[in-house]
Amino acid sequence: MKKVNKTSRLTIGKLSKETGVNIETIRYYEKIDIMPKPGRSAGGNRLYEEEHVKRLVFIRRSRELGFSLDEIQELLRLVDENTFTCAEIAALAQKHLDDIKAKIKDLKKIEQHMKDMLSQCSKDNTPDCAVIDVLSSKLKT
Amino acid sequence: MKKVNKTSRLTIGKLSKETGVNIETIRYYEKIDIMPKPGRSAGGNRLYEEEHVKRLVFIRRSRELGFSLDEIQELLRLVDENTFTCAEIAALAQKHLDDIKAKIKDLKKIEQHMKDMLSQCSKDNTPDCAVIDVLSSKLKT
DNA sequence: GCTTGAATCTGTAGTTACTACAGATGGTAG
DNA sequence: CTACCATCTGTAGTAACTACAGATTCAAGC
Repeated sequence: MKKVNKTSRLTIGKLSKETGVNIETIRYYEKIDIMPKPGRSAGGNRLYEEEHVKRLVFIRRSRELGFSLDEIQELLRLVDENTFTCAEIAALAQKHLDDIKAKIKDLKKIEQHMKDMLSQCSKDNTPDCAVIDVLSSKLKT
Repeated sequence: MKKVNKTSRLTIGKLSKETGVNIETIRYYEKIDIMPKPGRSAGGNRLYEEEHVKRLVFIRRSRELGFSLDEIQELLRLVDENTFTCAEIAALAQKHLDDIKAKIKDLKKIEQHMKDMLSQCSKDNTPDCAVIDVLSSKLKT
């Protein structure tokens, strides 16, 4: 009779492969208490359960959406306590969206600025460059 | 006869006010060798010349355009050696512009994702939220 | 000349989210 | 039992600053 692993415990390497989160990062998340401490083997190696996989995927997805670890901690706290409302979560998400919009706006301004400067460049081999002139305030920006 | 300050030497506080760069940041730039070491008063306080003002403004403007300090160091090196060509500078600027465009693209993808999630939220007081569902992979993203 | 308070000095540590080791064990296939 | 890979802990590095603490220096007023 084969022994069945009902709760399928994973080593950190397996968890890493399963979630796409690198090993050092997983240990880092444990250290900053965003991932719960897993059980250990007799020799001291970490052994993860299905709940760890779920949580790590949640974190990875949140990171992909640009949430900071602090924001993720807050989201997880609300979920863990099971006391969240959609209004509450949506407010956090909306704030994050506003931040992203602001960043895009900033970058677009810079983009336009860079384009303007570059359009004034001859791009030839002369030691005379509109970009340098702007940065040196020889021209108004 | 009044003694005229031909070279108008500034304390770090004055330089800071003139350029809008904070005092600690000026000292930091000196430490990482992006700003040249200024002269000192008898007692040891930094005294800056007009050239320092120009260079610090150059750095500030470059930073405002999102150039990294490494990139700025490279720009300054070319300018200092006075061996740059417009083609060379324009290439650096173009690369930076490409980076910015890529960042904008990433952020727009995230923005859309966030908007999609939020549009599915009821935003009411129920403990049921589309944002959490997506992050928990209860729904496909 | 002396005092006082603001400015400046140096040096170190903290921030964010990881990554990259070094040197020591653990686990496992043959 | 022996390789050899995986994992362990702990520390340091990354980027670009910011924030102190504790000691000096400077400038103005008397």
